[in-house]
Amino acid sequence: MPDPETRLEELIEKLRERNYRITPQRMAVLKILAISDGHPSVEQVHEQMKVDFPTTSLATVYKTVTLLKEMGEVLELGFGDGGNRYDGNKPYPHPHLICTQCGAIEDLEVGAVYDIPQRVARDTGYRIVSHRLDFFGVCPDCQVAGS
Amino acid sequence: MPDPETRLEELIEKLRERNYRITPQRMAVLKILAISDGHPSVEQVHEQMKVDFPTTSLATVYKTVTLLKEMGEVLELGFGDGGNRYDGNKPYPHPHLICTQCGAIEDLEVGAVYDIPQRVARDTGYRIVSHRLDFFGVCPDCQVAGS
DNA sequence: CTTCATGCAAAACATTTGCAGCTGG
DNA sequence: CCAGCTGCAAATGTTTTGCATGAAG
Repeated sequence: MPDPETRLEELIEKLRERNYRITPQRMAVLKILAISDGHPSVEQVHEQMKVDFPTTSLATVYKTVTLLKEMGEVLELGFGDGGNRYDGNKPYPHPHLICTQCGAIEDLEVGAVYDIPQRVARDTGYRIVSHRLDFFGVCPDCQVAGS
Repeated sequence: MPDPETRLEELIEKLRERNYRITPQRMAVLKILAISDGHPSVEQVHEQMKVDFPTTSLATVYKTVTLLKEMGEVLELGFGDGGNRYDGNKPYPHPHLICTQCGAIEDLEVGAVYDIPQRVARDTGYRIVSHRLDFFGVCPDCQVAGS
């Protein structure tokens, strides 16, 4: 994860460049996305925001997240079960490891998967523009707790 | 894709084993799932069913698909955009290639990806139980048409 | 016959949208 | 100032659920 401070500055700058207003609510959403490494949901961002801005509406969070998504500054992770998750630190496709027991979502750092998209492009003739590489399983902690 | 006839028989047998009733509506859903290689949505299954059973409700299709999913006989593919797709022929996780232009979803047959889950398990300590390997891009046909 | 499945309508969700009023720059 | 943002509420689209009727075995 990059330095949260730096990432926050970066996001603010991107908004400014495109002449979007820096409102307190937007600042709060950006900050939470820049600080989090746990791939928060809109609901979770909203919850955290309420500490400082109790009147914030869920719609505003959705609007800001959608804006960032369109700007390519946030990665949306949908898992059919409703409640998408967001990554504001690494807004490009990358592999994830999801624990089906405790729900943790972590980035997967395994060399073997990095060149897969290129291989697929070469072998299929597709121009690959994005991908989703997600692995579901039981993390070491939950394996111990479970057995 | 396996022989549709065979797969249909197989699905019927699985239902019978578990003492689920073989109704005309269920037969129709099974048949469509066994015949299709295009990863149909519930909506599409419903549309196709209406040819033979015009009074079928969407709820019934959902119930049958959910049942098959619980039995592990159908693979659900959710893409955040709503409208999940289903594969009744290869109900186990496998990689897909999705054309973002024409919407086609095809199975990906590339050796390089098959051993990935095992590698991930070895390198992370997770017990991997499932995965999602999806590649989004523009298929050769659409590349020609587009440029 | 008895139990389970169907079909309808209503509910349950996450997400989007319309709009009046507020506010950042 | 005033374009664009917020917050509320209503709308949307997909999937689920409750329940009375109907049909499989």
